[in-house]
Amino acid sequence: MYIQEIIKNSITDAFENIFQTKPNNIELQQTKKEFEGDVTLVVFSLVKELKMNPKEIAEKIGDYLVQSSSVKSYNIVSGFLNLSIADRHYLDFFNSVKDNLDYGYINSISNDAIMIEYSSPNTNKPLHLGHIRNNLLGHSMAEIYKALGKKVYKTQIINDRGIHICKSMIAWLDYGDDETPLSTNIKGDKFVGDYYIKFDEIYKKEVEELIKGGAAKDKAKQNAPIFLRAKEMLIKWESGDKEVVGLWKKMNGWVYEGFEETYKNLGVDFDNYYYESDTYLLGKKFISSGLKLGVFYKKDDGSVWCDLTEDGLDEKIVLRADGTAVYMTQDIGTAVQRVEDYPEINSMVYTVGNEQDYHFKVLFLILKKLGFSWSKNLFHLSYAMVDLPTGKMKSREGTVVDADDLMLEMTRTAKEISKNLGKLDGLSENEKNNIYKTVGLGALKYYILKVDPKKRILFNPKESVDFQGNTASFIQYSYARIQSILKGINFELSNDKYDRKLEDKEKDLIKQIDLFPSVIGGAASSHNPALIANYVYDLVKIFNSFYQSLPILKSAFEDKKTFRVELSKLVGITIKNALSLLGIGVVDRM
RNA sequence: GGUCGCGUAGCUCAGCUGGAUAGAGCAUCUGCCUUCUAAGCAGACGGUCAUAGGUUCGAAUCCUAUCGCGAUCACCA
Repeated sequence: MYIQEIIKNSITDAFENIFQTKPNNIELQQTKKEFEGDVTLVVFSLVKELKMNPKEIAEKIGDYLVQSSSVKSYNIVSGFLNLSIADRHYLDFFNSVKDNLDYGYINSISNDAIMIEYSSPNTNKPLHLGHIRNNLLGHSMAEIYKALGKKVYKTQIINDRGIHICKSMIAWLDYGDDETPLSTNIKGDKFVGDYYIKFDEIYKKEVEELIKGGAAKDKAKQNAPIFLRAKEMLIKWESGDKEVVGLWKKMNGWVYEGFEETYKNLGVDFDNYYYESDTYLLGKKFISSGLKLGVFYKKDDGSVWCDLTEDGLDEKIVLRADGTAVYMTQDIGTAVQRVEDYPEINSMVYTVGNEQDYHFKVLFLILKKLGFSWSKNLFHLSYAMVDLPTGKMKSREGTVVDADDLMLEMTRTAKEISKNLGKLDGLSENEKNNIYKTVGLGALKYYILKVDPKKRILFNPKESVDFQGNTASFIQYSYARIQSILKGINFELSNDKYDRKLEDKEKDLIKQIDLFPSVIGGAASSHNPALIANYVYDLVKIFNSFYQSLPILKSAFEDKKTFRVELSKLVGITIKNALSLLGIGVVDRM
């Protein structure tokens, strides 16, 4: 961006000098490979305002720019002004960032903060592949915002209350035999999830029996004894029954331990947690203020609604006739609560699946109508499902891809491939295992993050995830090669500023590195980490081509070669930083 | 049915606010390991950008309609 910025300024300057007006918009792009030049000005867009033909305009600007030091030469191809930039600009940029380990990041911290919500599971079953997509997206967005100098709070709202957890509790009471995750050596979330499945089994049996006994299907579903007991337990929970609450705490505690382990393996974390058991009553107070403001209205039965028909949406209930809160009520309350808890927050990102697109549209609109200033900075990071070749993931049909299993499987595959290649010989078991894990998980993360969140991912567990081509492994591999180059040099890199003639491949690399900060900005504003994934892949492709064709180490003492070593080092830094925005680690050997 | 999203090579995906002959990887073929990591490099093959209109100097990109896929239209969360 640095380089393009300079050119943009000189063009603006040229423009004002030649035509005595300010240009409306200067459209610059990278010059296509087939043409000579580095940066291209699209002249067409200027034709109208100047009332000259494109060639004439291009020539005038070109002639002017060549007189300055930034442009070496130019050529015109039908309305495209291709400019060759002076090497000095590339080298200035390179010299200014070559030793910056934080290259790409903005270090100054701004005052306003952003809260990013992701994960937000139910406590009745383990995390699965869908959660992985959610977690990776949310965590990556947090890293991207941090890189832009924002203060970030990562949070999640855990759905810890309701009938679902009561089901697990009932089943455990009936069949648990006082077993615990510890006594059975089963991970807490799986342990509790198994009882949820157990409940469903029993429930189905009871329903069938009732139907056999002549009951209607609906009735049977409502009246199965075990279901009635779960409902009863929920009522007890809500009234604060000591025993029930105690059991609830115990079982949720097991789940959280299990979740923590999964999060840790996945490499995501949170700054704080919100629990629905704390927040499900929030929001009611805004109902009355909303009524006063005329944002809401009350129906005869006492339920409160928000009429959004003028905004092209429906009417939406915000409070039940019996005065209890609905989902929307809670979300209003929770949003406000968060800003109260962290007053420096001025925007929030909700990482939630696209099945809730409508809900968030409504939520944001209501918050806006209620007059909260931060409501204009709310964003629903909506993502599509992860599908399997067999269709949707369904827990009942056992087609769910479990998060822990998947991560283990990826690590195992990385290990297998690595062993076959035999490059890690001589490392300790511990070191090797770390590499397998970084590579295996990297492959999974990259595979998921490289696709646009809006698009569905078809995940084929059999073919699993690639380790070739546009993959994390490919990128990590290049990083590892760079590290081995750096390890191999036995002299101090000089602090000299470079001033030399550049070859095309070197220029291509610098150009690509130059883009990194603007890519981060783009990824943040479009809430799409895939931009970074695809960027770093391009970088590595360019680097590999450079690496292969221009041997680096042969006579590294020559100035020319040292430059390439330093350039490689900077590529390494860029790769590392880009991958870390995706939550992917690098290794020095693989 | 209403609303929202998606549709690009056999497969998996890029393509930023409209710009030059639409790009990668996988798969299939052809070359490249006595020198720095072949998880790599160089090349070939492969396209009616779902379809039809429109906007303009110029459309995969913007608008409209149609088709296909998905999501959503609960006093569930």
